[in-house]
Amino acid sequence: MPKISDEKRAARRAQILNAAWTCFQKEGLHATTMDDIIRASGLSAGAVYSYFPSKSGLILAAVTTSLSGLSALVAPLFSASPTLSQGELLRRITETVARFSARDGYDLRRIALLGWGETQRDETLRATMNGFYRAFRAQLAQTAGEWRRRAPNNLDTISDDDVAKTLLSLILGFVVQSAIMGDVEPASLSRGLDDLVRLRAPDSV
Amino acid sequence: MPKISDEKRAARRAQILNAAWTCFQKEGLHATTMDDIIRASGLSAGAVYSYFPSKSGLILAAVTTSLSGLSALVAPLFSASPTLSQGELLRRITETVARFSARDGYDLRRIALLGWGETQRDETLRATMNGFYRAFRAQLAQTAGEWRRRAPNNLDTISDDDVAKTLLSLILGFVVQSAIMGDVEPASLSRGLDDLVRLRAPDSV
Amino acid sequence: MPKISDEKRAARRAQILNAAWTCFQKEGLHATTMDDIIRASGLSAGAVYSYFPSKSGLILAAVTTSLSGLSALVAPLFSASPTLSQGELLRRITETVARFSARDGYDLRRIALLGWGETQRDETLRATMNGFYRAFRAQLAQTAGEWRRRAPNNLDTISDDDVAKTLLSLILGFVVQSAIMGDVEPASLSRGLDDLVRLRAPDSV
Amino acid sequence: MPKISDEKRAARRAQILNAAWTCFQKEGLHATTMDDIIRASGLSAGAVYSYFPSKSGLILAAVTTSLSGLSALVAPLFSASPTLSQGELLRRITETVARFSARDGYDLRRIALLGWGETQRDETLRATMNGFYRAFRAQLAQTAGEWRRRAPNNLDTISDDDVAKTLLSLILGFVVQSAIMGDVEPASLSRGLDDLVRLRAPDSV
DNA sequence: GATGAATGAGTCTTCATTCAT
DNA sequence: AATGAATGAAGACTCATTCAT
Repeated sequence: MPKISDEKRAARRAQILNAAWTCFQKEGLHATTMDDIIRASGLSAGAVYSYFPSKSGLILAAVTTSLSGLSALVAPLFSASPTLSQGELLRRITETVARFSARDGYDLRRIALLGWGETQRDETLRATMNGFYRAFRAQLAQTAGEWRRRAPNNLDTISDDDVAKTLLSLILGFVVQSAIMGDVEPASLSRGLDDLVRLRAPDSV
Repeated sequence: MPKISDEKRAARRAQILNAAWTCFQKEGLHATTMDDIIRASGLSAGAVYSYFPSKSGLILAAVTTSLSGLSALVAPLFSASPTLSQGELLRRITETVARFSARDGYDLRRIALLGWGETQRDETLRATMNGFYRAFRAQLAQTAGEWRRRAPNNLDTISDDDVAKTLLSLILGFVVQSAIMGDVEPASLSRGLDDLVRLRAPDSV
Repeated sequence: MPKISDEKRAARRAQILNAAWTCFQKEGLHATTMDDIIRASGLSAGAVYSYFPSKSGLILAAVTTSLSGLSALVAPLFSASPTLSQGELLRRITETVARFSARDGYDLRRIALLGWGETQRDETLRATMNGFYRAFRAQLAQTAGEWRRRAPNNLDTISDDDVAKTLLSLILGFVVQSAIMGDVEPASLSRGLDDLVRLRAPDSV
Repeated sequence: MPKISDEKRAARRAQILNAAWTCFQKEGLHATTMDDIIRASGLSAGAVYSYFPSKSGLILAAVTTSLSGLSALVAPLFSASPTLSQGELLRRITETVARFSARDGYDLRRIALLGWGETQRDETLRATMNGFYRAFRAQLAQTAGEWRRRAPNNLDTISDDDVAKTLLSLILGFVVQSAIMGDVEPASLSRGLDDLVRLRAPDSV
């Protein structure tokens, strides 16, 4: 077989990644054997190993791909004009996560939990995830800055970073909670945040 | 041979669990071998297996123990009188998690991430965790109810459940964020929540 | 199973080594699979690996054992009194090698050739062999010294080291030649050496 | 496609053989993969396989080529006129081996050790080597005959074959010793042989 | 009760060789 | 003629668990 075209290569890669994703989800990262993935991909062991260097390389690729996919879906929310409100942004992001998780049987939340666990062992994976979340948090902080600047009152004491960390916590916590307990819908959090505001500032009305 | 006393049995159990915890933390759940635990515990293979039925039983016990320990530490915060404020409660809980994680080299957050991943494979573990978080959330909901009832205005439209889910998200998200990114301190979240309140209700002052 | 006795341990070790030796001989070092050895030893994979750390550890042990065995057999020749003559020593050593090779189907010469090849890849093995041959050559040099001192004429210009190197070459060359060509018997070399002496010093009679 | 010329074919063959030799030397026979050789040769897998039928064919060719090369270099020593003396011949041959080994990073001695080990598995290789050494020994025997005939005294009891076997042992032993121990130079052996003669025939002076 | 040697199915990965293009 | 992607049968080694002593 002569040199394969780039599209074909990419398609094969996707095919393997796809198989891996499905297996990881169904069985967990470690319980999935390379043989599972190989069989699911419909290729041979050698072929799979010619596209990915090792099982952990495959894990890394699977997680990275998920993260990128999510990233692409979420990006528009940050560039919306006018800037979304706090509750709106939170709701839209969690909705995106939930929707991304529902399609095709892929569950981003499961992948996330699996990946976080793996993160404790795999240096590269941890670095990758760290980078992703950091970039995501930076976008949240930037949005927080816009909220702050557009606020009528003087809100100079507000820390965009703290706001970003809080929002990210809400999102990550949503992932955990919905993956393990399964009874949290996206709107719960924005409603809850609203409620907290009202409880917190009772004399405001 | 004579039966050993109950205290001795309990001590042995703790000794093994301790060894397991240390190993799990250092190596991850799957990368830790029974042999690692056996050696770390200073007992024999047979002895360890007479206290725990299997590796997953050991994982379950280790996670359960961690959770119970944390639970005991957090409980007083819910029965404090007068009831803690939202920010105060959040700060105190995340502080407890962080402090619990810092001692002895045990890191509750790592165990949590590891356990969440395992949860996807181990039915029993998932049920256990689910139960724990459900109970925890119930306490949060109850506290939310108190906040609501003590509020001067009529806040009947507030859902205690939504508030609880939101608070739990914040806490779980704190665990993830600090385990993976490592740059989030407990106070960040309560400050961030404060900031969000101010951003959200600008005309309230 | 409680702690096994030292003799039993040694016996098991020997049993495995024995199996390995037989396989290595029949198939070569690399063509022998661990499974071959495991089956031949009558033990399980785990058992074999509890006695030897790896295949190359097994190779090293097999070679070392052969070398030690030969060493023990040859030692008396060096402490013989009176000191053996050149031809006698050479003949007795090569005879020992040949005899050692004939018993039980073990062939020291094959093991030697196999080991030498492996030596090019395995640092530890090379060091071990190097050490063994160096010690052996030292004994040859010492014997050469005795020959020199007992000689009636002044032979101060003789280098014990060169003599030792030459004798070792003859012995190693015997191993190669008899392993590959198979038609060299021990006596050939001492006769040939004799002949060379006569050819070399024709005017000596 | 047009047939390529014979010279081109020969050049390609040499190119592959060259690559193989380099790899074998660096890594050993078994540790070298066909892929190593393919990459080193700069050709494609298919191309390499169109010149050599298999890996063992390549090994055989590599060894044969080395042997032939050495043979060509040594041949003149046998046809020298007048016939070289024993010590001279030995020194010149070992020097040739050493020199052949030093050039370009090729080490004939390593190849020899590697090949001898392989000989135990590969029938064809053993036969080839056997033939080569037999031819070489025949030349040594012929030279021994000349020494014998030219000797002033009656040396009819001398066996040319034994002399040849002894000389071949010295040469092969030199290869082993210098490959594994690395501290034997060509002159050592002829000096050592001289010394042995003097020790052996002390009353000859 | 306790021990720790033994089990053996299962894991990841490699690599000589082929053959469709 | 040439390419190089694909094959898939091994290979070395691990490890949760058991059970004879």
